[in-house]
Amino acid sequence: MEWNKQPPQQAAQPEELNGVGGNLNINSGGMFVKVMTDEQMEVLRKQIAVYATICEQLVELHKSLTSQHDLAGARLVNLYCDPLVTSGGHKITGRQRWTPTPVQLQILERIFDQGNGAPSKQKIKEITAELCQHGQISETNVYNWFQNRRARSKRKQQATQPNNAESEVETEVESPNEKKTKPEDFQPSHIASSRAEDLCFQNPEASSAMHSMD
Amino acid sequence: MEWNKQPPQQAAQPEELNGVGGNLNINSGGMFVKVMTDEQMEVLRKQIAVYATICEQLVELHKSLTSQHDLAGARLVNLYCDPLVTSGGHKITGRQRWTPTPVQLQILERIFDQGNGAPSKQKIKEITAELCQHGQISETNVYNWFQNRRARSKRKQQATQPNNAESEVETEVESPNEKKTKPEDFQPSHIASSRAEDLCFQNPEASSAMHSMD
DNA sequence: CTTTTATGAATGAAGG
DNA sequence: CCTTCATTCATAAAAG
Repeated sequence: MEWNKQPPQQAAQPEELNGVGGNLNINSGGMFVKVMTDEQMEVLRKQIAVYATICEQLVELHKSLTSQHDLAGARLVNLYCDPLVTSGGHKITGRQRWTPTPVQLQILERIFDQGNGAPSKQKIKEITAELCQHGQISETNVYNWFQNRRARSKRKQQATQPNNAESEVETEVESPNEKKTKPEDFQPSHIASSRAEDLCFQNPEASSAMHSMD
Repeated sequence: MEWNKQPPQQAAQPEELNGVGGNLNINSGGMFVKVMTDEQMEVLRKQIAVYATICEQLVELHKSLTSQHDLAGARLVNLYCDPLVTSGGHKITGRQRWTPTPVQLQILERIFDQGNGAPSKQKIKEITAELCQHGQISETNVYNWFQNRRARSKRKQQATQPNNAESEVETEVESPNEKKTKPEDFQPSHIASSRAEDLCFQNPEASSAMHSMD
């Protein structure tokens, strides 16, 4: 997950930076590097996910239409396991997530237990400011933490008292929620069907494409 | 809604930065951002290109195999959207809320980016109609999606803009605020068709994918 | 190292 | 529109 260890001596050449859309940035060492925001990263991931899905479905389609063993299908599907892996085995999108330090956690728990169940934005700012002294943290982290904490707490409570009061439907995990949108059964996925027809490319050499990936 | 004025994404804890931390940089606003070198960018581009190629070729393969028949019996399994494969629990109930398929998402994103920020009722109907060819969907879904998308976008903007460029960074090239550089630049179309041939993937991590095959 | 669990984050939908 | 909630997804941490 450290695809980006950055050797100080191999600074990228400025003129090469104009190719793909990354933001140009200068770090403390004065080197030029590309910067990708999380939003961009996210869109990129989705983009790739689209490809991955199309590949998967095409493979499935292919499988369903031919009895003979699939050539590169399995590989294609598995490839998505980590499409953003570089040659060094480093993930480009190592989505790192905040992990509260014990101290931060303690403080958060304390605040949560204080009964102030409604963390206003102002409150969150204060909390963040305090926690920031004990490690990297953002307001979003705090917000999410309380959000999750509350939900989890609620859930536990429900799990503890399932048979207590009401006498209503406890067989399932709440399924007859028709108030959503439309009677929605299962996800039909003939996704690649019509789109696939629009595409027009050349020879089926998927396997070669795969092999070139070594 | 000021709670979301935060770094683009949560940065790793200081102690984590040494071990597995990504290549984090601090820009003028004190935000943590991911940094990409040219080499990494190149690898990424190649990977996407390979994906594009694979898709193309699979489509072609599919076409050549189904030129006689129609798409009858093309009941694909949408792996990506299958929520029943989560590690934690095992729900037998169908999904309760709509989840856009990658293809749907792509279309939605495109429409969103086209600037038509105001999805009229009529427009929504059209969009719904189109997306319906790619999976279950309702107008409410589309409406909600745009609603959420807009809000989310706005929040991110606010979270990004507030970075004040005061200290350091004396060069002109810097424009962290203008993060509108869209990964759409990675858009498959041309990349794949022209360069895909000479792409050579040095991805040893394929081994991890192979494991699941053997 | 592989599998499981705990939990931070993303997101569709509802409410105001 | 903005905020909140519920559910799901992904991954760091723990267990085996």
